[in-house]
This record gives sequence, structure tokens and C-alpha cells, in this order.
Amino acid sequence: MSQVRVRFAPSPTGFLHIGGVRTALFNWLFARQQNGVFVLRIEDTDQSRSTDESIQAILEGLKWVGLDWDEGPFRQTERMDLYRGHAMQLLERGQAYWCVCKAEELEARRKEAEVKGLSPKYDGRCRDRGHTNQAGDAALRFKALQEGETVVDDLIKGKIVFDNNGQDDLIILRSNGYPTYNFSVVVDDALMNITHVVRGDDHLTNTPRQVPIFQALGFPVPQFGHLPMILGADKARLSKRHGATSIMAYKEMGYLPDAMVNYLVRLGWSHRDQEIFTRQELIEKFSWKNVQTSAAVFNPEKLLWVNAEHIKISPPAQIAQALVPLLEAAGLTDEVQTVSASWLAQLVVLVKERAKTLVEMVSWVRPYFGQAVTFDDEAAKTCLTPAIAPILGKLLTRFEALPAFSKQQWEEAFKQLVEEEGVKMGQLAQPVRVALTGRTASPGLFDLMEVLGRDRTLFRLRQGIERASQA
RNA sequence: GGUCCCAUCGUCUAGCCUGGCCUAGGACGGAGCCCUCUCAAGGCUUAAACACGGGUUCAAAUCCCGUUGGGACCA
Repeated sequence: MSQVRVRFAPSPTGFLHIGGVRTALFNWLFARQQNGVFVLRIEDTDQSRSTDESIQAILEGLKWVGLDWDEGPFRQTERMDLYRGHAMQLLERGQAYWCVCKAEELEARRKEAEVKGLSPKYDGRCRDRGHTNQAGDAALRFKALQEGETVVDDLIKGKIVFDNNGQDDLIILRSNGYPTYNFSVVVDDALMNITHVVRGDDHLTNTPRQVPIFQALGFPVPQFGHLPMILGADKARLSKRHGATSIMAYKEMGYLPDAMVNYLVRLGWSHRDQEIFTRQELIEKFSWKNVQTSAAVFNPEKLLWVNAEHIKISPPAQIAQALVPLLEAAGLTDEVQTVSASWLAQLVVLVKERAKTLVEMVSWVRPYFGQAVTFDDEAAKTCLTPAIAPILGKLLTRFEALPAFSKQQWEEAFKQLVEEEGVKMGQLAQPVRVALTGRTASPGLFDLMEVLGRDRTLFRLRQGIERASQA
């Protein structure tokens, strides 16, 4: 068995979108599982639409989701000679011919055929005329097979039979000397020794056009696999209209690469009832057999849930690391520098059950930086009342009497006071929570005291008492 | 128009190949309850689907044919 070689071949005509990432992902998973090679090829022959910024965006996106490639990126515009050379080979062997039909003529004949109820394909007028390209404005057409069948045994869809009779004599070199999509793809896939061509469903009908070209060129035909499309909530193909479709937009929104990968693979692939997978698990468990044949609707809510699950299972230190740039962007640059990595990881543990994204996590984590607390006015108003100030004072005294912070001891002291005062737990807990975090919602009181440390806990308690007395 | 693909809860899906274990399972989201110092998380319960019609068979979500509906490509 020869080594598996797969590729991802995007056109650089915009950012890297969700659908592209998923196509890349299936290829990458298969390559990693089979110890194969993942090739990145940029299909930039359409120069009017291709941009360097797009190429950068694609590379950036792939890097962010962690889909590393082994070869490339190759650019088709740097391989023009190869396409032309192979086109000439076909011409020499009589498997291609120059066509001098003009665009307007073709259009007219196509319309005529349509009116007569015939198929609008090229009528083969130049097929056996032996034209040359003297004027330099002829297009080169491939002599398509006219009888028999082209059978594609798709990795995902199974056996598909196409009647060669319906195939057109495709242009492989335009009159401007540029190769067409179907031709450059074949030459590249062949020359790069791609063993498995896995791409979107939209290329399924390109396959019977490409297979005869492989054969005419004398190359082995690779295996094909066609992935179902991703649709928006309206069941239309995913596009800009559906909001965030650039993969980098998800980075901005605080999604984890592992969560994106998990969600995107599960959208069209399954392993019984399992929902959450680590990257390594996906590599091990992936198989074409379990890839879905029908299109799937992209569901942001489930993605959010998957992200939350990954925040829970990822190593806290790793989350902390990913969080740092976001904290800096939120204006906490100085504060972040003064804390240790292990404290940051401890902080992540404190809030990771609550944050579904890193962006949410930033807001959860904010109150734990700095000495003083910033009160939410509404929270302070309802919880830090003059009536509670004396009890908070007693609590402060008892805490101060304890030399070092100990979760059990402080909790004991707290509960004892609650009992003595004859109040409910919540009646004291909420004011303390607001004093310590400035908000009414937070992790467990004693857990957050631990992260805050003795000094800051006492400091903020005093601050809270002050605020309560003034109210 | 031609060719091809697809069809299970609102959504992602299991089951389909190798018919019976399916009074169709799981997950997201929804509803309700529990837990609880708040918010989450978690636990439990619940509503919700085999597109339709024919066949084959003792038996069909599962096999076959057709219909309908979606989609892709070609232009």
C-alpha cells in the first residue's frame, strides 16, 4: 500500500470560511491517521479574483485551527508550464484539439440547441478539423469519451455511474493560454501523487470530467470522496449572509480551535453517540464509513455548547495562555504582567464551568485583577445596605482574627456568624459577594477568597463596609 | 433543460450495508423538577422524527420501484 497523500486546494478569493476548514479537516484527519502527507495547494489561476491577502488569511486560519500541512503551499500560477506542457501532450496524442469557435457563436448555437430541446453542450464542430493555433487565439479542447460509462467509487457516496455520452469536450486551455479549473486540478493531483481527492459535494459532477483526463494523460486515477455541504439555518449554502463564516471570526469570539475542530467534524461525521472528542481521539476514530451523505445545517448554539465542554476539559494552563491576549486587549496588560501563570490557571479553574467562550471568561475573570473592586451600581445598591454593614463588620473582625487563609476555617467562621445573627446564608453571602467581586454573580464565595488571597479579601471587605455605610 | 447527489425529532445524528433486539437511541436547543451562598455547571423528567405511495417478506426506518421535495454541476 503506497503512502496516503491528500490535499486541500482552496481558491484565494476571500477569507477561509467554515466550509473550507471542514474540507481541510477531513483531509488532515485522514492524513494524520494514515501517517500520510497533507498537501496545501493554492488554486489562484483566476487572477481577477485571487489576492495575496486571501492567501495569507487561509494560511492564518489553518494555523489557528491547528491543521498543519506537510507540503506546500504550492501556487498554481507558478506551475503554468506544467499545465501547458501536459496540454500539448494531449494535443500531440490526438486527445485534444484546437477549437476556433468564437464565444458569440458558441452562445448562439447553445441557445439554438436549447430551443430545439437538445443538450446545450459543445457540438464538436472543431473536433476533427485539425485546426492549428496559428492566430494564437484558439482554445484547446479535450476529446471527451463519447460512449461507455465512467464509474466513480466514491469514498463517501459509494458507486456512482456517469454516462460518457453526456460529457462535453471541455476546454482545457483557454485562448489566453490559461488552463481551466478541471485541467489544472488533474495535472496537479497527478503530479503531486495525490491518492485521495477529498473535496466538497459541489465537485461531484466534475469528477467524470476529470477521470478521463487522468487516463488520457496516463496517470493513475486517485480515489475520490465528496463531502456533504454545510448549510445555514435557512438551508441555503453557508455564506456571508449567515453571519460569521470566516474561521478567524470564531477566534475573535473566543472559541477554542479544538472545539471548532470537534464541532465541524461532528457536522457530517459521527462515532455512535459520542459528542466530545479530543483531537487525538478524532485522528484515531475517524473513518469515511461514518461520514454522512447529506448536507448539514450549521448550528451556532451547539457549537457554543461544544466550546463550553472543551473549556471544561482543556488543561487550565492552556486556557490561561490563550486568555492572556484577550485580557490584554481588555485593558488588563499591566495586571496580567504582575500575576503568575499558575495563579492565572487557578483563576481559570474558578470560572471555567461558567464561561462558554474565552470572551465570556474575560468578563468573569475581570474582578480578580487589581486591589480594589469596581462595583456594579445596581448590585451595590441592593446588597450593600446600611443594615448589613454591622454584620459585615463582625465578619471582618473574625476573619482578621484568623492568621492565614484556610478555606475550611473561614467558611466555618462565616457559618457561625450566620447562625448567631439568625440570618439566612444568602442574606450574608450576597453582600459579601458584592463586596469581593462587585457583582451579584460569581463562583463560590470561599473558592474566590482563596484566589483573592487573605489581604485582598480583607481589603475588599473593608471597602464594601465603607460603601454600605455610606448608602 | 440535461446529468448527478440527497431525504430519521426544530438542528446535529445513531440505527440502514448484514430486515426482527426500534413501543426509533443520544446530543444541542425548549419545558419542568432537584441540587444550591449568587450565577453557572451538574442530576432527573418531558415534548419532539423514520417525506409520501406502492411492492418484496411471516416481519421494513432498514431491501426494490415510483412520486414529491431539496441541492450540486453544466450552461
